[in-house]
Amino acid sequence: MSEDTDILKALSDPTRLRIIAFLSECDGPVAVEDSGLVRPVCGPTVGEVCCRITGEDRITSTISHHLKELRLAGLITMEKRGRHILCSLQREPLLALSEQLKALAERTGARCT
Amino acid sequence: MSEDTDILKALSDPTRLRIIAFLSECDGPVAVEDSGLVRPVCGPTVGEVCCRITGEDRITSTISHHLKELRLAGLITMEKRGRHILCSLQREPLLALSEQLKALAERTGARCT
DNA sequence: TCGATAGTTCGATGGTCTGCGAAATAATAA
DNA sequence: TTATTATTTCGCAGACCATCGAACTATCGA
Repeated sequence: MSEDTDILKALSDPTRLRIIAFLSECDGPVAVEDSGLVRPVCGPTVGEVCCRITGEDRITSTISHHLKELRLAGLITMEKRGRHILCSLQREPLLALSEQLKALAERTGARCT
Repeated sequence: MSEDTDILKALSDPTRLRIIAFLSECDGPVAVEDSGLVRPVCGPTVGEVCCRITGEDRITSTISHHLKELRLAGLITMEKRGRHILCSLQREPLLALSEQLKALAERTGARCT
């Protein structure tokens, strides 16, 4: 545990956290590949995410940028479907992070030196 | 879940994460107050944290700054003991965050709209 | 082919963050 | 009181980041 800061950094922005929360409640059917990666068969498009997060403003460039960061951190996947791009939450890395934090919290203090 | 970004932000810096990891393995006896806050009876001093994290450099000002951020995020407490200041990890907020992330990861997708 | 729609990339801007040294504060020892 | 040790605060430089508009790319329908 020391270079998991990528995922933590990706989650530590309010906009990105809202995107993750939205995807977690909105995910539709997915296909799970051999690698374990989840591909959306049906899920919100970039535009729908944008609509939900920014409301009427619809500033797509900012959302696109955040989605890219989330993708680079491995927290979401995106798949082209015609003119649209579907987004899907990758639940594994979230679970793994949760476990690591729990382990950190529960490690009993050895002693002060 | 939407303004927990404070804790996430506090954890998303490599130096601060190392401090937390160090405290989690180094914590000595503590006193638990009615409020639930943990006060270190014995634990690493600021100088010891500094020594462990920065090695020979001993740049205390940077560590002091990070400790302040961790304290403001509620992740650690500090208590003056003579000329020293003892540091102690607060395990509760870490556990709570772990639970929230787990809930996020396990929430089943309702459907795409 | 042309126009419209969906997203991404680019560049600029303003804000925030980290790391550092120097100065300031606090507590003890001499 | 004076010197010393422990830590914080201040101010600065450089890096990084979020946001936005504009330009670009790709896909589809007419």
